[in-house]
Amino acid sequence: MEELVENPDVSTARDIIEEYVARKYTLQINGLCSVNYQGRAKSKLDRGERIVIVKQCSALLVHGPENYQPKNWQPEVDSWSVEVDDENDELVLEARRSNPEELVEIRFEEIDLVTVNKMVDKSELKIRGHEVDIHESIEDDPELVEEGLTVIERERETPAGFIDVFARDEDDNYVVIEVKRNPDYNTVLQLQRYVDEIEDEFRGDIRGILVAPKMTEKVLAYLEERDLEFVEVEMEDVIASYEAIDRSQKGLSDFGPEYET
Amino acid sequence: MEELVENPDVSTARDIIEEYVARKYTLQINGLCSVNYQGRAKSKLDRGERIVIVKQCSALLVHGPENYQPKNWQPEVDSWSVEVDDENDELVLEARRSNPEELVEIRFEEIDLVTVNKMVDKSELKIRGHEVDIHESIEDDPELVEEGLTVIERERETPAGFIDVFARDEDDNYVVIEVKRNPDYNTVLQLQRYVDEIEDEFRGDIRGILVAPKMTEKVLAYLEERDLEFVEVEMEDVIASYEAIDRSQKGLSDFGPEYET
DNA sequence: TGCTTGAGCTCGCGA
DNA sequence: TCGCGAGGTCAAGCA
Repeated sequence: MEELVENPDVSTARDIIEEYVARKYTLQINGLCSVNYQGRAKSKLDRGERIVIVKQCSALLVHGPENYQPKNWQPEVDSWSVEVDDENDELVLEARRSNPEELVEIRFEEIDLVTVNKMVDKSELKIRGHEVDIHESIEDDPELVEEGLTVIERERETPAGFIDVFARDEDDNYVVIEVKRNPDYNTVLQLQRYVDEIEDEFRGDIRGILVAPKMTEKVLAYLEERDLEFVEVEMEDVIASYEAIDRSQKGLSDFGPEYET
Repeated sequence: MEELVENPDVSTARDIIEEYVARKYTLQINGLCSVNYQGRAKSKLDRGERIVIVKQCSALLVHGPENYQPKNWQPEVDSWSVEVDDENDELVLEARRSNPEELVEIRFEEIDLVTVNKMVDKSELKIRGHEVDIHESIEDDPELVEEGLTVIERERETPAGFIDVFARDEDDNYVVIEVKRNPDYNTVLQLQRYVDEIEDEFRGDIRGILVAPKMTEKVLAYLEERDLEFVEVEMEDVIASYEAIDRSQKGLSDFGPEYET
């Protein structure tokens, strides 16, 4: 840890922050501050105790004691300004960016703690359960959707867009499959458009199946009104299928059994 | 600040975290850790230096040195577990929640800093520039959209949903106004449905206007294909209008001139 | 509690 | 650089 200073006065804090901000260090500043933001919108946050974090990629976070999300932030800061407002004995930290043109101004009245840290984290987050993982699981194991299903093509292009999975069922009917983690009315309309396109192309009735890990009553009704079908996939099955692929491909999964709970 | 301990051993850290977690304190833990998540999806994050924050509402954040967003998180934690894994000399922090059923497990190999803090922040974020602010600005000053416009009704109910603003233009034509901060194709279809409804109701041609602070070429073309119109509003005008309302209502705006930059 | 919708959405991918 | 879609979206409002 490069620096750890408790209760610095504003000019000491200024020197530390000035030295390390915009230089690939992680700063944490605990203190009493107010925050103004102007850009795509405009916000004002009166004084309160907050945790301010400046990350090594120049992301800025202002967290209050409550809530998951920060009170104010700046995902990418282009230019910093660290000044002491002598009149009010305040430390003023400004984070600007262009595109969009935005400014976050933080005024510290008191600072409890400043830490500066060169953090090393080379690990990448490995995550499974995205929509594309469902696609691949279906391609690898079509019975996740239905017995006797054969995948013809993935990402098949039509004038209405790309069909997630194009398949045939055991009676040789064409099947259009749309995969969504969070299906809504729009998903239904999208699937409808794909089915219409394929019916035009093949001149016959085509089945349309929405595959998702969850579904609401209303969207289901909307779907069935259009003679489209719903198949629920368990996310666990998708992940299990995916891990099987991983193991067969690499010999060892990133999500091996040691991770089971 | 209740506690500030540098480089504690795992059992010291365990005692501190155990004492304050789930008790409306804000904890910050800097250290070398790995994180597993399982729930709606499944993720694995190998060892790296991270900042872990537990907020007073029991939100959990795991931040790496890069990126605006946390590597792992839990917006609301129902139950905590703080254990020492003697075999590996690791501190294991588990955060569970139900609905959805999810678990974040953090394993600390080294801990650089633990702070515990009872943070006080009674200030609410005052923010302007939401979609509803655009509605209200138009109601207060219809000329933001068009000269001679008169607002008839806000949030007018139709079978297709609520119309943001229903108005008449200077030639006494009815005008349906749909407001969106980030308009897309869907917005156009929505506006189309409203216009269709109103045309049924009033048996005549009705103008439909999409009001937004920005627009893309494709959505604009899609809009004009349907004989619908687009009016760009400057977010600054909306905010200025809103501040005028504030001042007239309260005598003093939360976003007064002292905040202008 | 579930459902719907907006967000200073953010982020990544592709053109 | 812009546009488009997904997100462990989150969070607020309403039924």
